[in-house]
Amino acid sequence: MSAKTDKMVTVPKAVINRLPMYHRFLYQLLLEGKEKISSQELSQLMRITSSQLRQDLSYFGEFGQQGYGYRVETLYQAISGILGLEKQYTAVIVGAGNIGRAIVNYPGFSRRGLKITGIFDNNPKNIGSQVGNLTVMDVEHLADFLKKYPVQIGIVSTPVQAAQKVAYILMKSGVRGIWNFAPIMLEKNGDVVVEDIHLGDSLLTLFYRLNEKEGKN
Amino acid sequence: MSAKTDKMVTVPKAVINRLPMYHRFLYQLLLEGKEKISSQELSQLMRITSSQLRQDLSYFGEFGQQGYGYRVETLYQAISGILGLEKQYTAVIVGAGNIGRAIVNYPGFSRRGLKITGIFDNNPKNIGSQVGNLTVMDVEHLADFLKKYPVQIGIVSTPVQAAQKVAYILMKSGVRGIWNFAPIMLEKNGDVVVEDIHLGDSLLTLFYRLNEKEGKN
DNA sequence: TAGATTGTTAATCGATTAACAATC
DNA sequence: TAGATTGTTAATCGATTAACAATC
Repeated sequence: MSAKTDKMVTVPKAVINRLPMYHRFLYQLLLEGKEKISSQELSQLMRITSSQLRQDLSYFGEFGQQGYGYRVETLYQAISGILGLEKQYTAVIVGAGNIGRAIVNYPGFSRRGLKITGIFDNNPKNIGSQVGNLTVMDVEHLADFLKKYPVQIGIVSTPVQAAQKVAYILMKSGVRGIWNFAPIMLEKNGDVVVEDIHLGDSLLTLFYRLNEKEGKN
Repeated sequence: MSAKTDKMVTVPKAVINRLPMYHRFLYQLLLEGKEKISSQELSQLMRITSSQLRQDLSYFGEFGQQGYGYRVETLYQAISGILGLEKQYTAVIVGAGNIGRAIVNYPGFSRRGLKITGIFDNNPKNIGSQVGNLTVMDVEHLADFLKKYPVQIGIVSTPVQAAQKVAYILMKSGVRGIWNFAPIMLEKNGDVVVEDIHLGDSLLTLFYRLNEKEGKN
């Protein structure tokens, strides 16, 4: 039994952000057929400290065995459960450009339980075209579609100018989370969860780090 | 004159990661024609504290004026300079799937100084096809191409299985930074800078946060 | 059992915030 | 000048690491 869970300690953000990484490494180890691993060994693979690994896990329970380590399968299942990967998540994509298409076509997302039920765009050139096994719909029909077929997640992959308007429609239509690829800090209404991917920010960070390094040489 | 720069305080990672956000907001304000802004007002827009904003800027110099605030134009130029946006950055993309295409076609990246000189793939179906004004080349020719036309940045948008091998070729060919979209922790050789975009990790974080919220209701 | 390794507590380190003297 | 707001120091908060008793 977990000491932490009944004490209701809130899980630090930094820990939450590492959970997918744990999942990724454990999945890899599972594929490799590894049966057990110590915090020491796993942390070396992940380039973190074994203290951090054990501390992180302790927020969710006790998954190892003293003197032995962790069973890879068990820990993998535990992390999957913590992340909620046993569930299915329904989503629509707004913006049928390359990013939207990439998300539909990347098999990793559906494997993780993301089910995309519709893709929308406002460009007549895109509307009606095929993306995977979906047909791009006119964004004019987004609200109607969601009324008929509600989803949990809205994926915003429009140009920045359209993003906020689209986000409001999604929120009004009852999505509980938004996965946002537009370079904008979305205004929320209600208690929707917004998870941002800012590609441009990442690129600029890379630029900075390149120059930083240069300075040193 | 900056007190911090001559004392050579190293800039915290957390600060570096916020620089692109400052840049983004200031660019927006510039477009809106705003001339001056106080740390108070800007921090409210960005949903951070004004203390943090001033503290962050202080790592790089003094950009404001007591009793007045900051000139938007001046601060924008300063942040641009800190990020190294006056320079051009050359890059090749390996992996001509949707992510690779999105990067070539997104105008924001070239506006920020990213110049993509080549795109490569190993799939005969993609090789020879047009992406923007580039023709997809066979990844077999990657090393040769880079010998002739060196670049600073390698963008890895291949499937995970190919990513490490591609990264080694890039590093061997002298790239100084890698922008990695594959869900893998790349092994480095030499002192290359690796900046990761893990879409899958972001999605899993969204899942977790959706469930977390559910628990509370 | 003896050795290994967990889970957890306490210490350290880093990041954020509050407060205010300096100053425009 | 008087009011406003910066830049910076010090206090607080949160995250990481070290250390070790518990225990398999």
